[in-house]
Amino acid sequence: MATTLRDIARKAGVHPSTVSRILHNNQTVKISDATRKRILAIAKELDYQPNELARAFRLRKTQTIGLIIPDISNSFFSGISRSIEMSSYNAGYNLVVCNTNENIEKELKYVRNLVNRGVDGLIIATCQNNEKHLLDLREKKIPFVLIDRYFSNFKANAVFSDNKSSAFDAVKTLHKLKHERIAFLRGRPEISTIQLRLQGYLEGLAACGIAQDPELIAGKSFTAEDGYEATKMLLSLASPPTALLTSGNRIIIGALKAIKEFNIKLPDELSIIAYTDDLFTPFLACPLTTISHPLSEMGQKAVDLLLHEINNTNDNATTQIEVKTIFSMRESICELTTCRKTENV
Amino acid sequence: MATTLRDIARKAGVHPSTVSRILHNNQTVKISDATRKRILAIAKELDYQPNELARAFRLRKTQTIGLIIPDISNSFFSGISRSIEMSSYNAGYNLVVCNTNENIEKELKYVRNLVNRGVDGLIIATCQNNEKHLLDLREKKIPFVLIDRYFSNFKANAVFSDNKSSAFDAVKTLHKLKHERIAFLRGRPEISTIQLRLQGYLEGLAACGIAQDPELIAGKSFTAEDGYEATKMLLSLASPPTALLTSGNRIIIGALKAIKEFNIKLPDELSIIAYTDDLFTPFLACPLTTISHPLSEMGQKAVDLLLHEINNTNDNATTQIEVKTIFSMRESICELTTCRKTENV
DNA sequence: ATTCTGAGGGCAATCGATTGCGCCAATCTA
DNA sequence: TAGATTGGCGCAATCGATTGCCCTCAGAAT
Repeated sequence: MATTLRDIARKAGVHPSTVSRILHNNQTVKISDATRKRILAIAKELDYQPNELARAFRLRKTQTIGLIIPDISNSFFSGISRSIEMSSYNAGYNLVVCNTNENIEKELKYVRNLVNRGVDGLIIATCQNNEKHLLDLREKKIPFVLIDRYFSNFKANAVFSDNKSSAFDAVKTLHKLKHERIAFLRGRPEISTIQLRLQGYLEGLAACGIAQDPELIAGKSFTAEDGYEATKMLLSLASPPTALLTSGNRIIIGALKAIKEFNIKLPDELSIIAYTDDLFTPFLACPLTTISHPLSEMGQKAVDLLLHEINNTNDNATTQIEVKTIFSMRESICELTTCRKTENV
Repeated sequence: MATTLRDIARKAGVHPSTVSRILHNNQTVKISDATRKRILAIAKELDYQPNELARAFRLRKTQTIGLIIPDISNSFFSGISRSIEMSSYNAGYNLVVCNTNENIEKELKYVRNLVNRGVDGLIIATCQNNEKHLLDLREKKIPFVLIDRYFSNFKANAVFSDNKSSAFDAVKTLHKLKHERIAFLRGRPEISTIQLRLQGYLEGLAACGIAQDPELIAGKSFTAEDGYEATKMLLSLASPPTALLTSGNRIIIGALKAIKEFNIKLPDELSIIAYTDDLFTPFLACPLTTISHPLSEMGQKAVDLLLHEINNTNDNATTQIEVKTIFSMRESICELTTCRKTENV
């Protein structure tokens, strides 16, 4: 059995409360220096390790943060998680990681589970559809921060990126290169991130005087398979797109597979701007022009926000932080006329 | 405040113990069906959620697994973590994820921390150097499973891959293509995984009648930077390697950067076999011939082992599971003579 | 009529740490 | 010198759930 406060107290001939006060440097009650030193010595001798479970139970504070994300194996989330874990660790918190696989039922279960386990706060990349659980958290006064995705009809602490303007800029960039048939491979339409990118995309088209074409908006999930299927569909259109904006680390992988199968040359026959955070992009057959995220900044800011709320429970203000995506120009986009020429060679 | 057993008991006019027995279907004491139904109804009405913290404290069982890995943002570990989390969830366990950044001090701290928090078991990708903490775990009878890395002088539950034979085979494959100057970009030498791969590499050379050249064994950490520096060094040798075996998802990224800078053509001027689990490898400028891991299988088996030990605390046997890596032939290796010819064009 | 049995459920200790309150003795103040 | 203060520490309740043991009462057995 591990040493407890009682063991130390017994050995020292004092009361456990005294030991507790000494070990946690509680100043509300005075303890003589002699006793203090004696207790500390005994604690060290017995290699006392506080039972954090008992503490947590008593104090109603677990020093634990719950992280709910769709998929830790997606480099966007694993990058953010890494940063969140580091920041949490530095602040003395542990991190419980939960994958929802974009399944709202699982998300709800996880939230309840984590609440029952008494996490001090939650960071959530919600799969949307439903914000009841968040209202519930608020009612229970359990701090939480949304990351990447949020609800427009529901103000909460949140960290996300400049989805709309980055998509808008991407379209403009492509239009400057003379592209007009620009497809958007979006991912899950329910996600706020995606809706904003779609908005940026549409407004971009409008700003460039390009008519919308619903056929060019494709995809319904974030999987590589969906990216693959959607790209095949796009490339099979009577009038296929000359440029592609893809949204999601896995989607572009599926898209590349389809492009390879169709034997389409990048960027000559198709320009691509991809939202992705994978590190391999510079070394691809056609190095991708990408929009990536400041993952470590996002994670850190999320933890900062959460800790602030944990430590200032009375402060009901919410903060929304928008971080800037990083546009990396590489070789996967080129001017349309050039492309056509190449095509004719 | 959340509803407690007491609340239900009070409302039903019974003792909390009765409620507890009903809710957890404890059969050691008989409860009338009428009471049972009444209590269940009240529990539902009050939306009773057990305080898992209190349960954990009382039962000395947290339904939590600790996962200690070097870096969740490395796709090898994020893939395994994903699988571990899913298996844990299915078994009713939560997962606390900890990144050590290959720092043994941090690993020690984390182990102690998780033990103090009462995790039911641990899965550890140790950064090696030291196994004292594992002996300590064993003494405290806390179940744990090593993953990817283990200690040869210390039998424990472990899941790892066929490092030695895969490296051996890689060398043979390269030798069949007439390569004799085969470099090994290893990563952290302390890691058992690396030592085994090195052994396989050396035995492969021996089997092929190739003399060892210490110059061709490079690298000292798993970072992209180290991969970059080590590759530059290799490429600057008086007699540079004609083939490269890289070990680690990040290392190959650095290597590719160096190769690009040196303007070396793959595979003509350099053949590469890379240990990597990244999904982009098929789409690279030169699609990489890779050795990858069955991540999901590894995670699942680790959890299975751990749960077995958790549920059979008296069973002191340990199990070592070796999984097979996946060799994917792509375009980054070619016959040396061909290469030389290409070089002369 | 008395004893026995088992169904049904209450009692209270326990897990380990924390903390408001109270107590005693020594020292200080007036 | 009596009263006040304070340093130093103990007491016991508490957090919520669990569980071994005990109690009661009705019906069965003798």
